[in-house]
Amino acid sequence: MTSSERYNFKIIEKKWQDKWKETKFFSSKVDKTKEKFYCLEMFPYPSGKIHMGHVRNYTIGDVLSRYKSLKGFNVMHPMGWDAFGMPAENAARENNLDPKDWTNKNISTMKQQLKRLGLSIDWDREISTCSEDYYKHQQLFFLELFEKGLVYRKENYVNWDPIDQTVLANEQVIDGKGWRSGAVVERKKLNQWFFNISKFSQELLDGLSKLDQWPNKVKVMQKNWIGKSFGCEISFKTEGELPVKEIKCFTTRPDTLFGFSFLALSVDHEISKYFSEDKKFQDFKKECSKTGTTEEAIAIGEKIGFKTNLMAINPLNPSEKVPVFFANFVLMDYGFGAVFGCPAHDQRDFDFAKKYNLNIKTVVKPEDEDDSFEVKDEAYSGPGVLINSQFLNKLKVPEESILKTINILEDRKIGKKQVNFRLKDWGVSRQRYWGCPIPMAYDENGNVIPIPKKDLPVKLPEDVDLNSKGNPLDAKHEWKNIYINGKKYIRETDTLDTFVCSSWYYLRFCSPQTKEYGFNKEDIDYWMPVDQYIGGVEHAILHLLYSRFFMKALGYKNENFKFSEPFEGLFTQGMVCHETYKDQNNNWLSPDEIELVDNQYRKKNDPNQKVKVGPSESMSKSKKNVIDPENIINSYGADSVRLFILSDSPPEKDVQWSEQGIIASYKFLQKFWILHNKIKEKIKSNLNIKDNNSDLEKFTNQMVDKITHNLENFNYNVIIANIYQTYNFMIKEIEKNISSKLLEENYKKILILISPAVPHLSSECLEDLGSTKKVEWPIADKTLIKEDKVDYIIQINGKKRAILNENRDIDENSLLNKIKQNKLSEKYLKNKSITKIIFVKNRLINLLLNE
RNA sequence: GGGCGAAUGGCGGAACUGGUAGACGCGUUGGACUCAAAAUCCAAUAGUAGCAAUACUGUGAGAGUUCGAUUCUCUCUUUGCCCA
Repeated sequence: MTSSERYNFKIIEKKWQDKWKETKFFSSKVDKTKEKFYCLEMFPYPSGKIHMGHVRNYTIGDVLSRYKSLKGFNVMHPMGWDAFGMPAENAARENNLDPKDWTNKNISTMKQQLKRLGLSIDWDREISTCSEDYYKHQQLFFLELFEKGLVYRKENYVNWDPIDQTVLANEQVIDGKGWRSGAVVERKKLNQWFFNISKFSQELLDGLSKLDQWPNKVKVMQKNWIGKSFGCEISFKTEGELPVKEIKCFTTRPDTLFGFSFLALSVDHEISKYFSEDKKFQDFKKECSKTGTTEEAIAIGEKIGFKTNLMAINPLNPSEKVPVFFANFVLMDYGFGAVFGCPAHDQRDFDFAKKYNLNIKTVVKPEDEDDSFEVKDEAYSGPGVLINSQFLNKLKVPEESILKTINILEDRKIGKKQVNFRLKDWGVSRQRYWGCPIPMAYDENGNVIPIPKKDLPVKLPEDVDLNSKGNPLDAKHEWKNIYINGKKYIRETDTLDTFVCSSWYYLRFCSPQTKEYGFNKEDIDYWMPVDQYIGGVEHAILHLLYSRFFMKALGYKNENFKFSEPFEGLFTQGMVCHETYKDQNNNWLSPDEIELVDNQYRKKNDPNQKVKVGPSESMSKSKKNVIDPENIINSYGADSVRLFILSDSPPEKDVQWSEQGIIASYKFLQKFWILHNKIKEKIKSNLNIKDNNSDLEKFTNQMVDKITHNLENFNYNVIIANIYQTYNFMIKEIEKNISSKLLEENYKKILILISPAVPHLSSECLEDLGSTKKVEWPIADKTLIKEDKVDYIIQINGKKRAILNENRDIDENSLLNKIKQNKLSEKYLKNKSITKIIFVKNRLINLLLNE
């Protein structure tokens, strides 16, 4: 390309992408002589095309990978596909396709799109979770965990969609209805496979404190999710016609025991067996199943109860007897499926007591109230002091009250201190086709056996009828019915939650081709843990917690596995947003359906139709505020997109997509190319002058220092500002006489500095200068960074009055003399005496005057 | 309701461990080039007063610590996210 031509990104970007591919520029190998850096971004679901969120995520990771690699690290930067999941099954059903074909077509489209972004990905390590090569190892892990007792089967309540005949995850239940069918979701009992994640509750909690390169926000979310609470197990004696003498409850608020006014049981509590013949109870139970299982559904939903004729005795006050209810807000998997109700200090209990006319006794008062304080319209759950509680009175809530009460209950052998975790075991069964088959089978009596390891993988059958009700695998009889050792069995037809696939994929990247096992010990010992993981904060809990669990599960009873945390560093990037538009009838409009006429957005082809501009929101198809990266890359090129997506906001915050912004980035690259050609000409001119105190050298070193610092701290938006500053400096600097050698040396450093952000342009410019040797990240010469002159801030009585440019390292008295010689003194110091001087070396002097 | 953040020009944002607030970009305004427009280039751009030098005000509001606070402490307001 000659200098007169415009920068043609179409040719140049293709040229470099081809070159990187041919030379396997980004392929990574174990090399124990070099320090490794494993950079990983959350792998995408192959939904069809990449979106701006991907562009941002992968650009951030790419900048980091390229930088680390220039710094001399042995970088692994792989990419793969989270390829199992519902959308494929739905799309396949709607279009009469095979989910596999649909998925693989999307993968190849998206792979091409990612390549066009110029990402430094080692494509030799590509994996796809829906391929047998991947999921066969997952099935083996499943069997290993089963052998170690970390996998079990139990009956559990699930959100059941009665129309789609399938289980829904909590997030698929919207306003109590199935997200796809719109049917009212029911609670249904189903036999499900579980991973015993709660076994590691304490470890998962403790591990958080060591993750010092994780955002605090995510750690707090995980901590709350694990939800460790101290409480007390209390046995209540009961009286009544049933053969029940005692009911165990778990509570975190034993201190409110004197406010006890009812005892509530889950409908699945063992006592319910005495009501199996009771028609009214069965009706009640059915009614309860209409409430979902999420904590929120229970909190919002109406509280209903079924009164038994049992009475429970308050262990601290045996003369007090209260009724026992079954209630819909008590779940069997919390505590013992039984809670004691203290209406005055728990809103849920309060609502229930109001409805059934139960006693509401106040036992906690806020600090500033007197003992006659009474709870009236709502429960009081804040801090305060215990009242109406006999020997517990005056204890401070909660600091003293809870532990003291537990001690008393333990002394009297009524209760026992207990730790409870909110984290529940992970249900991994899904009644769907497009997932990893669970390698288990049942004999005719329903006894479980694992599929023999030699028979793995259990392959997903092809040509299934996706339109059958429920799980298509259930209807696939020739697949389902099998013989093991001559005996007849039926396969498990549930498949694994796709979160299982993403819980160990980072290990697979270390040994993507290893046949015999999911990974190779030598490989993971070198590459793991992931040094930097980058993705959206929406995975703060589930995916990141499951992955942490998986590491602990693999290491459990296994001395060969030494890792306990998968991701050393975590970075969560913000979303890409865009303004939203609506026409006069409140229909969403996409950005290319509108145009700007006289400062007013109007609908295209309908100039009378004014467009209402809404707030900027994260891009979503439903709001039509989506910008397709492919179109943008076609019009402006990958480097422009990268430059813009990095420039406008700090990476951890949301960024607003803007048409003007991307155009500005594009223009900048054009300008830079012109600058490059000017510099090249100047270098060629072979000007040989003595130039030993050059501004250029100083500036370059300052920039090396700044950009390195900003890269290390994820201040990627500031790096772009630094690049602009560099341009602004260079375009003026080259008007001066500079020795060609000095210019070449420094300009090459600058090109390396900008390369993580705009790799194609930078590579082209370097090559254009005839640079052939391997480039390395420059190191700032600290002695050159320092300016000889420093701007000193002159403050009088704390107010800035002037700036003096004087020699570096000047002492207090010399600076004071300079001030006295300056006209400043005439104005501010005349007839006044200095009472105090504050002098900060190389920064400022503050003179306090006697007024 | 609880937890964790955030608040800086017209807009997105910068400011190292308390030390020049507004880097850099967008937008806007003026100018150059052009028959004209686009593109490009140059200049200005926190507010108020002033021809100007300059002065005063200014980082959500109010207090505090300090010679000095966008930065630290407390109270409040608004807002975002997560949990309920």
